[in-house]
Amino acid sequence: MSSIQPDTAGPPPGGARKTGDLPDRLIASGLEILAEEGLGKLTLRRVAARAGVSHAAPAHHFKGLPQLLGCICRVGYDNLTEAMVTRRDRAGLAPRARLIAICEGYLAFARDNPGLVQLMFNALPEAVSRPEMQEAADRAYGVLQETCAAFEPVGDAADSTETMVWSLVHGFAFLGLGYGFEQARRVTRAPDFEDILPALTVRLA
Amino acid sequence: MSSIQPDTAGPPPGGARKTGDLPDRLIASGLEILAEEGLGKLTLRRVAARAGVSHAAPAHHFKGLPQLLGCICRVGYDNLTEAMVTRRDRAGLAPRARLIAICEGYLAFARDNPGLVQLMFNALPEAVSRPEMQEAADRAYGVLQETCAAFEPVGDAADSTETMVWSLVHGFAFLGLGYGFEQARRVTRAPDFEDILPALTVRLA
DNA sequence: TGTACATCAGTGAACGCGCGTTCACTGATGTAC
DNA sequence: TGTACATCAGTGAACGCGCGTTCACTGATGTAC
Repeated sequence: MSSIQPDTAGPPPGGARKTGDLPDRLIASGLEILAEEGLGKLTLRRVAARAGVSHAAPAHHFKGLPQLLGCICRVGYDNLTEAMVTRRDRAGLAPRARLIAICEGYLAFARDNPGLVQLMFNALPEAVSRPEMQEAADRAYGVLQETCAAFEPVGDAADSTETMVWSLVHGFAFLGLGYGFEQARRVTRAPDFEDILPALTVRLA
Repeated sequence: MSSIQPDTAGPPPGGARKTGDLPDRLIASGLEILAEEGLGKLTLRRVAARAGVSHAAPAHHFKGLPQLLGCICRVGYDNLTEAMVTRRDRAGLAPRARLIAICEGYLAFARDNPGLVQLMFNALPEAVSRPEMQEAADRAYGVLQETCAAFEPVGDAADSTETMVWSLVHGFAFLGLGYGFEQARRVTRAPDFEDILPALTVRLA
């Protein structure tokens, strides 16, 4: 949260920050809006206002709203990758422990960033500029692929393990975020991933 | 599609249709917009225009946009229930065959109604009037619960089978709808549910 | 060291858009007598 | 059978809202000479 170097110190004394940091501040403002107000409030004008600039200022840095959203998603995918990799690297060498670790990383990320996940996964494709986020999304999916590579396919398709794991984990996260049949579920406690872990019947290749 | 009684014949000759059918026509128009143009184009004004009335007319039948959306969702849940029940009843008596049948029903419904599913499951809760759809959602989830009741829990929680099945199927449908890591997946063919079926390792109770 | 100029990230006003909602109205339908 | 009235589902105009975008501008910064 806090460091010895305060974040609010302004530009570094000696360093002439040529380009300014408004793009980063706009992205940070967008992430804050997603966290505090939700996807429905994520507009160019509100992002600019939260960053403390006029609503015309972002046009000097982003081609339009879709490109800004794309950059926000890029940060989201990078954070998702980090959440998975951090846990995986702590999990030791056993393939199954590593697989469960990235699942938990994804679930933690979804739990902690519901608005951002909604933008990344549910927003209309035309509303988000895809090129900005593609590499970051590749890296995140790459973590899943690598971790699943130690297992043999559960079906005919080469990517069936990934598909199964991703389906299970995303669907579970989706339940945890309160979508779907929320009203109809008579849950006495939050669903627990341990309860559906037996579904991960993947075998080592 | 067509029947001997044409749909366009207007009110039945002898029957004084007291209440009129505009509410139903508005709901039908909303479903058409979802199917043809997507969730982003589902507005009160467009629904009214497609139904052939002024945009002030719906106010005589719906409290506001959220209530209309709630009624559209109710129809969606009813259709989802029908898709699952039809296949389940054709599947015979074996519990596992019945379970797979409702999964296939859900997947077919999601594939055929992507815009509607997005409204039902992904739209912001405050944008949809929940009371209108709750009973229909209860019925749909009830089908899942009944069908899972033949199996023993896969984890500690009593609802763990439902949670596992629903997570897997919804996550898989989500992939099929082209969300998530679509750009990063190097799929040579559409994902096939058969490939992840081995994950359904539920045992009879 | 000083001057003229170019660059560029901001401002603030204005634009048009589609949105949900409101409101006085109208004309058809049903009903009481 | 005829008349007066109430009901109600529509119309069309108007409202205010927030949105993304555009545009002339300004003031600071960097650079060439």
